[in-house]
This record gives sequence, structure tokens and C-alpha cells, in this order.
Amino acid sequence: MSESSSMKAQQAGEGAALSLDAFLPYRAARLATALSRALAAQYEQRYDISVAEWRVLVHLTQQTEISVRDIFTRVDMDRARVTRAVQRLAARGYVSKLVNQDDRRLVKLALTTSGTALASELSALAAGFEAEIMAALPDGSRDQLMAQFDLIEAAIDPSRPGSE
Amino acid sequence: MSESSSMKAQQAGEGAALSLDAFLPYRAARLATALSRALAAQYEQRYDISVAEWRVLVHLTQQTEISVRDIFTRVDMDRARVTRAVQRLAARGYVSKLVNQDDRRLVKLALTTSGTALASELSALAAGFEAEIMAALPDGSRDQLMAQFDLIEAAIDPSRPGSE
DNA sequence: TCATATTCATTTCAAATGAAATGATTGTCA
DNA sequence: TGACAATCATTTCATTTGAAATGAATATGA
Repeated sequence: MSESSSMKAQQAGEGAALSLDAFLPYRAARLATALSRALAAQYEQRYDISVAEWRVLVHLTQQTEISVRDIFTRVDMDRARVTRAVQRLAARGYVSKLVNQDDRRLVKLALTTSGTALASELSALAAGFEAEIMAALPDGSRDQLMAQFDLIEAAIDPSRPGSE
Repeated sequence: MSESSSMKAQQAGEGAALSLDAFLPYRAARLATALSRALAAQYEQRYDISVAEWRVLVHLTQQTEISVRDIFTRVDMDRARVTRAVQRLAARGYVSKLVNQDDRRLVKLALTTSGTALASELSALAAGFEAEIMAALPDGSRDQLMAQFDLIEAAIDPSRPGSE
């Protein structure tokens, strides 16, 4: 397997011609944009929802009565990006914003009725999309991938061991 | 608005609360940004190189005498983004731009001597970064991941089976 | 208590982004 | 040939982006 190539020491020599196609950070980025694009194509025009809005909606199906901060710490988005997504969702009646009376700096976010309905549709769409893709992989790939992703993220930032 | 009668189990939640933490597109996006950020932290200030510039540089170590088009079709970046990265690299003397005489619409890109040296340093840095991460995974994970990524990309866009 | 620091959500502002327009060149085919 | 389409790199322009600033509320501690 390992053919120790022609030792054609070029000018700088030790550079070893890193292959982008086998370089994890690059491949992860390419995979992510491909997945994001393909999925977004299924809901962006149909529901007029951005990726950021999608994430906020789906996150709110998991825990309600949470703050902007709760979302952007768990969801890997900028504070400003979450704020803007929430604003658009609230303006369209999908999300309610109330001041948390225990701590009035915080905002209590929740799905409205129509927001819940929309999130359900989007979730179903997303689950179907993912299932279609996973069907092309061997059984167990999904769990394997998640486990590998967890390990990689832990290796990058040891202070963030996956959940919570 | 007489919609109150039968709500077809829609709100009752067949939506099944899609878990973001186990949803492939989201996890891929999170992984990609984490990797990109961590790697960029190692070269961005030190060499004053952006991610787009990094990609162009490394790509030019693999094939030289290529055009802007060659890069953005293979490297998953916008044409404009490649153009701008190349401009910046050329302005700093890392990349040379010549008109291709066979087809004068095309530009012939190549690394200069200092560009080659820089690319070598960056490649070494990147390889070390990746090796450090892969050390946290079981043996063979790397090939496994690449194979899985290939399959997923193929499942998303069958017209792009990987190479070319 | 008061002063100061901290935390939260939002806004501001400069830079990055990408879709479409542009100008230059080459390909096609009647 | 010549008209028209297609392709390439670049630029334009409106939108998106995120870091830092802001304003409001709470925590800390002297």
C-alpha cells in the first residue's frame, strides 16, 4: 500500500505534497457544504427558511423555554446569527419571545403552534433526507460516524467532550 | 377559518423530535467548522493566510500550471473566491499568473519559489495537525472515514463520483 | 448601600460571500 | 466566412457574516 514515492526532493523537500482529497479538514468541509446545500434545497424555497432558522426551529423542538444563549452555545452558531434567525422566525409567528422573569436579561423562546407544525414538517423532511443517504452506506455506518465525529471533536477541543 | 375540526396527527408530533446531535448534516457542519477553526488558528496569524488561500496554495502543490477554473471545480469554492485568493497570493509573490497561450481566456497559475516554501511549511503544519487528531482514533479510522465520505458524497450527487 | 464587574441580547460596522453582470476569448455551424 | 453561443476570469452589488460595541439587567464585594 505504501509506496514511498519517488524521493524527488523538490526545492523545499520535506513538504510531502499533502493530498487535499485525503485531508480530513478539507474533506469534512466539503462534505458539510454538500450536505447542507442538498438539504437546504429541499426546504429553502419551499418554506423560505434559512439554515440558521432551520437549526433554531429544530433545536426548539428538543427543549423549549430556552434562551438565545442556550441555543448558540449548543448549536455552534454565532450569537448574532441566532438573534437574527430568531427575529425572522418571531416576525413570521413561528417563535414566541418572552422576557424571563427570573432573569430579565434572558429571553424565553418557544415554538408557537404554527412553529411546531412547521418544525414537524421540516423534521420529517430532514429525517427522510438523511435516511436516503444512509441507505447508501453499510449498516451501522451512522453510529460509527457519530462515534468518530465525537472522538475528533474531543481531540480538537478536550474541554468539549461531546454532550453538554 | 374552519380548520379546527380534524388535525391530522400533525401537531400530535409524528415529527419524532429529530435529534440535532445525531443528525448527519448538522454534525458534519459542526465538525467541519471545528476542524477549520482549529487548523486556521495555527496558520492564520502566523502566516497571514486565509482558508481560501490555504486551499489554493496546497492545491498548487499537487498540480501546477492550472487555471482558476481547475481549482474551483475541484476544490469546492466559488469562482470569485478563488479569484480573490489568487489575487492576494499573487500580490504577495507566492503565486505567478500568466496567460495561457493556447487559450488566452485561461490563466496559468504556479507557485513561485517563496510560494513553494510557504506551501511546504503549511503542508507540514497541516499534516501534523491531522496526525495529532487521528492519533485519538482507532487504527484505520482515517481510511474508513474517507470511504464513508466518498459514499455520502456519491449518494448526494451521483454525477460527482469523487474524482475528475 | 454603592461601585464595579459580569452576563445577556441586540446592534453596528467592516469584511467576506456569492449570484449575476461584464469583457475578453474561443467554439460552433449555417 | 460571420453571426451567435459558450467559456473563462474578473468585477459589481446586495446580502451575510461575525467581532466588537452597546444597552440593559444581574452578580459581586467592599
